[in-house]
Amino acid sequence: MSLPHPTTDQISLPIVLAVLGDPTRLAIVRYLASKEGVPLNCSKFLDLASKTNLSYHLAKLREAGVTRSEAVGTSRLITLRRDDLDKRFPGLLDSVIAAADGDKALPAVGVSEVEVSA
Amino acid sequence: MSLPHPTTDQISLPIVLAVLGDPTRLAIVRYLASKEGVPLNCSKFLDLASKTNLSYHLAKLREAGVTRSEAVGTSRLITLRRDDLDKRFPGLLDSVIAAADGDKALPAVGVSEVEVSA
DNA sequence: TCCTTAGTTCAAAAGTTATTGAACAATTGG
DNA sequence: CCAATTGTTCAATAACTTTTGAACTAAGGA
Repeated sequence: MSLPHPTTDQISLPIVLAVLGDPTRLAIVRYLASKEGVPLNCSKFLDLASKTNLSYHLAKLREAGVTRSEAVGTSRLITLRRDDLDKRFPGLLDSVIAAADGDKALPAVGVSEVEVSA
Repeated sequence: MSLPHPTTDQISLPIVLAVLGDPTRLAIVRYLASKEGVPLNCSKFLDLASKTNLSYHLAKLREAGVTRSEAVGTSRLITLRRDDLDKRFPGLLDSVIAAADGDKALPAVGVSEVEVSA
């Protein structure tokens, strides 16, 4: 349960592109980007895939260097590795997210929102 | 032998990303981008894959809307659909190509160059 | 016409990725 | 301690993707 992440310079372009080429993973990344800075746990993505399947896709994102997963209690807190991606591939993440937002064939990002604020 | 191409607005982001996520296809696109405006025939890519395999990868690129293939005599002239890609996904192609150029793990673009000028 | 060149198609094999359910940890609240 | 919550792992299967060689088509030149 070591949750290995590649270092910044180990991040590979073809792997990142292939990983983002899956609609489920692209949706996860878009959602993370829309909540930037807020670490999310896996349950936020349960409308995108089954629990088991999510585990698989989140591992792919982590192994590709797109996300970071931190174990906190019984949860995994997931964040976008924006700094690392921007350093390694300037502009790439932004143009992918903008492209996704502009692609009418993709479902709108931002799942059902209920913030616990009390 | 109709060589179908998607229209600009049929180009799908996940499909483009998945198609560019293959190292052989990424190399083809980089080479096309380095020769922008010059239509190339398939033989230019024979150092990247076998003839049959190239046919497969070039079809994938065409079907995704990344390239255009025109039949001219016994050749196919291949061009990058830069205008369409830029229109549909602004900045994406440029950041992918820049990212590829900056990825030391990828082979340098630009295969053996001998221009027939006489 | 015959030959070469350029590329495609087909079917098979190999390899990879995605999806599933059942069983398993680990943490936390009662 | 017990139960619930959160997520992982495993093995199986399904579904794709890539690669290959042999056979093919189509155009162009001698």
